[in-house]
Amino acid sequence: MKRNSRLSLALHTLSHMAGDPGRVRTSADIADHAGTNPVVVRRVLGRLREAGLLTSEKGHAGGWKLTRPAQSITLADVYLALDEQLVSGGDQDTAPSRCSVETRLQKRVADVLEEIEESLVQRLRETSIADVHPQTCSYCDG
Amino acid sequence: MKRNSRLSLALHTLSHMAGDPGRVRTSADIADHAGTNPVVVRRVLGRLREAGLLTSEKGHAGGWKLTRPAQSITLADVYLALDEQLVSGGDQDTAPSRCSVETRLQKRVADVLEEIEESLVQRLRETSIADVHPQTCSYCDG
DNA sequence: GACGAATGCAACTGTAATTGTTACGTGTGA
DNA sequence: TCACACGTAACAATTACAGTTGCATTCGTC
Repeated sequence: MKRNSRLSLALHTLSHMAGDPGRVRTSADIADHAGTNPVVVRRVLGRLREAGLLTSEKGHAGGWKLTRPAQSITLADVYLALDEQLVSGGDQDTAPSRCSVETRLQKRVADVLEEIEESLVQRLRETSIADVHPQTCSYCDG
Repeated sequence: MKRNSRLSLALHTLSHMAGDPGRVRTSADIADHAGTNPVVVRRVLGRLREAGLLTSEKGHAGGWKLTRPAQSITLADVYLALDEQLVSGGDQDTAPSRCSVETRLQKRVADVLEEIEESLVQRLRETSIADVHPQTCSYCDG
């Protein structure tokens, strides 16, 4: 997989779940479909579980499924659950500079980015994971 | 320096230049003030030169200076010159997936990100590097 | 013309973040 | 009791980037 693939993996998986909410999927199944590793799947979906979007069951017939209707889960929910930063915070955690120009710049840029991040979340909120699922889907129907 | 520091370094340097446009600065001076390395400075400023924002002169009394009034150089100019991606393109260069859900998702997310990137550039265009420079500046005045 | 100062550029190292992988513990249902 | 699936820790592999060194080139001055 490529960089910053957590969000992709999460959205991909949840969208499939939206297509057949009753079905319980194992991390091995999901990993196989997504072309990655079961442990990676558990890592990513684990964060979504912490956010209350999924449940996982151990043991026989265990696996993952949605906790609530797919229509109520937006791309923003997933994005926020993963703590992703598609709007990169540029230089964060830099020690406060003694250079006034640097300080002013950082503040100005940070303000803009915060605004933009807000806009992004707003836009992501407009789409649910169910909206992305097509009428027929070989993975969900098969 | 920290991650994604090219933009910081570029903006920082140009803003100082805005405070004293006539002064020619060497990469060693700039690196010293920014707490980095002359070669790194040349790498970053080189891209700004390609974009026509700066000129560099070799040899004795050589160095870097602005090519046009600081008021006409916006944060967006610098951002675009560096090809930075503060709005990260998430998973790019992924082979076209055979999974229709994946394809639809990628498109939807890419559309949103493109829109957000556009907004970001618009906002950056509202501030020039001269706007960030304070009345007095120890680095420029000294 | 020789020398010093500055950029231009290529190659390498160091480091941090992320993904992939292996291994093992834990809980669950047949 | 046993197979199955998650939970988690530890480690390897990969990638991206800043930092560093070295050398060629160019320009002004002596």
